[in-house]
Amino acid sequence: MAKAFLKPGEVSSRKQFQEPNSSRLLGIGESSYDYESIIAASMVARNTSLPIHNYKEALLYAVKEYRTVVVVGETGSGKTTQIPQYLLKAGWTDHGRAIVCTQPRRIATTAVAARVAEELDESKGTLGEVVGFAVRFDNCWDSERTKILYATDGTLLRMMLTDPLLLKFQVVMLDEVHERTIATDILCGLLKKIQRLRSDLRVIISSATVDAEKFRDFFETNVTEDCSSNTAIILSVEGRSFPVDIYYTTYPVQDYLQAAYETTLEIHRKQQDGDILIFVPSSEQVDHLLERFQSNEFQICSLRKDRKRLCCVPLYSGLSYREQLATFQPAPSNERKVVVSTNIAETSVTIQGIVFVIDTGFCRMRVHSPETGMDLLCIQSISRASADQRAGRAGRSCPGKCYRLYTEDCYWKLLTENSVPEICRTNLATAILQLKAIGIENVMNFSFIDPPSAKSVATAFEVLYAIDAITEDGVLSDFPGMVMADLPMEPFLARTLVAAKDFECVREIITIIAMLQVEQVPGDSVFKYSSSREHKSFEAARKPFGVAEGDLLTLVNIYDAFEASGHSMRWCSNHGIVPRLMKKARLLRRSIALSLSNVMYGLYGSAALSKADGLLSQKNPDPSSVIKATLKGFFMNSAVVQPDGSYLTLVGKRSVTIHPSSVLASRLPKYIVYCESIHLKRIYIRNITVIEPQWLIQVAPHVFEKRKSRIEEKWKNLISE
DNA sequence: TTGTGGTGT
Repeated sequence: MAKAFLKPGEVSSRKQFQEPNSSRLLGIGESSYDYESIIAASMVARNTSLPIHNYKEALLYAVKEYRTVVVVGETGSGKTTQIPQYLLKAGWTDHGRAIVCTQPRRIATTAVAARVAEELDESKGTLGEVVGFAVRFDNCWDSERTKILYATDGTLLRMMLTDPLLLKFQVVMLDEVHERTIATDILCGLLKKIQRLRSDLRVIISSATVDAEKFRDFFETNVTEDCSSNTAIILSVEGRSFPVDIYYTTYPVQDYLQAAYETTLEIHRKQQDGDILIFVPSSEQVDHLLERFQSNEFQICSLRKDRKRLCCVPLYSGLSYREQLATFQPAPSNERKVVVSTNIAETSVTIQGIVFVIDTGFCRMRVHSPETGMDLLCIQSISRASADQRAGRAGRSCPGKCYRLYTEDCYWKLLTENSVPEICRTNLATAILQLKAIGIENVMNFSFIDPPSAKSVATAFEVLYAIDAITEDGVLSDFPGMVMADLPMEPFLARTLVAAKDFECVREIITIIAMLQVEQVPGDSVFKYSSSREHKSFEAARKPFGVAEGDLLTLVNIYDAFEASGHSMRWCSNHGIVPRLMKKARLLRRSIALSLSNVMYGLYGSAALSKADGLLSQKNPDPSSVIKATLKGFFMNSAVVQPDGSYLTLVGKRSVTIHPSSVLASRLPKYIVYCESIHLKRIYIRNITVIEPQWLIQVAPHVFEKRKSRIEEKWKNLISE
């Protein structure tokens, strides 16, 4: 152990942390965005002397002379807000093409757009005119008038389905590229390809320091020794963050939660004022640590002469918006705020006033295993880049301190330099379907910054073939493949929706998809409950809606009852249902219906709207047709019950267990199909429906009639070519 | 018989 537990007033006999070798200037990626209220406050106190201003001329020169500019910028340099404005004023949009700047998250996209619209010109400051944004469900731009468009990376990728050369744009700026989201990675590869066809296009990559050379080399097309022909260049912009002293433990820590607890107490006892941010891997551990602080409240405040208390708040995505807001409110003057957070505080939100960071060195990560086709959620070591990002959270408003609950040796020898990019650890079916729809036939030859493994590409091919998206030759099918690529959902759900038309249950399937997407968010269930302790009330609330067919039709029942109540708030509260999520489901239903009218019926404008309304009103009372449509997408997830109450999947022969939250958990029907699996202590399956085994052959003869091995052989050859 | 790092179309 690094050190013994400190009793109140006791002086530690052993120094827990090594003094830092040197102060390091650490930046926080500009990814740091705030919740809207915080942004509003920061806009009032806006500092006009942003570091980027000193680089304006250099930047404009670089963009003129080089086709790709990699801008390395520390926190608060202002690159996200200023660079598009410089380009606008320098005339880069004068020939009718706009500037687009991507962000990995919706909230940052809209907030930055609002800010730039205001900064640009007060008279023209209306959002949606010169400056606009494009995120799912919220388009606020005008193709004629908008010159600066902020968009999520996923949205720009979608735009490429209709505009593969991005002819609407003169300059494409990818921001926060170091986060390596799957959409940003694919955009990099596509932009490199477009640059070969469009010499006028300019690409700006905004990245953290560590990756700059990698991105420059990726985009550089000059193969000669003559540097004057280079096409890519790095521009470094200083940051505006404060130095953060890093402390490491002297010995490896065995129990990082215990160590985090003790370190907090030590900071509270010895250090000056300033809030503390603690990074732990899971929401469960956030709650665990909070309980610890709360149960020792009295002991903690007696650590200090002024009896200052700790004000401990949790932060993770499963909390409601209201609960999250508490994190951003300043603590009373007689309290020190301690935020116990998951990874969400690393990039997604910024909390003002943090002076101390405690980093356990771990995070929870979703990893897709191509061997089993399962997702694993496992706790693993963070990367050095991640550790630096966490430390940077302490230097936002004044010099700070970061306590790493691992040794310096561990930091350098055990942590990897960068985290594994999303594209190398997730299910690739969606990404490959999109690439093919954009016109990238040979995915193995696609220029990835970090290519995914051949095995995971092969798995994605198998999956896409099984659901008819691609042919035996690996070519995207016009129908249903192209239609599925156009639908904004996972391929299995898209296949189900396409099938729903044949089974005449479009309305029910749209409802199921909307409800599944709403429930997918961790912590979001349409039934009010926040912990396992409240599970009984959850069960009781759901009981009136449950049906023997399973969870999917139960979801339809809940939604239909909500509709029948006239979307009544009172109805929701009477049934223990969260109105916010039902509203979200309602919005999603309309959006899905509209996509379907566009994609399947080729309708736009008011014709699409009335078609969508029609799709949402045609009821089909036959449950089996709904289940057959679902099976068309999810037949790979069919399973048969075992004597011990577990299930064996028919494809792949894996052992899975019905998650206790399913309405079928105690019924154990013989044959089932599930929509979701998650590998926790066991492999749990959720959103389950009872099936008749003969439906499988009816729905997927190509898989259940043993033709599969020949196809697999063919792909092996395709991929090894 | 129990629970989820964070995103996105």
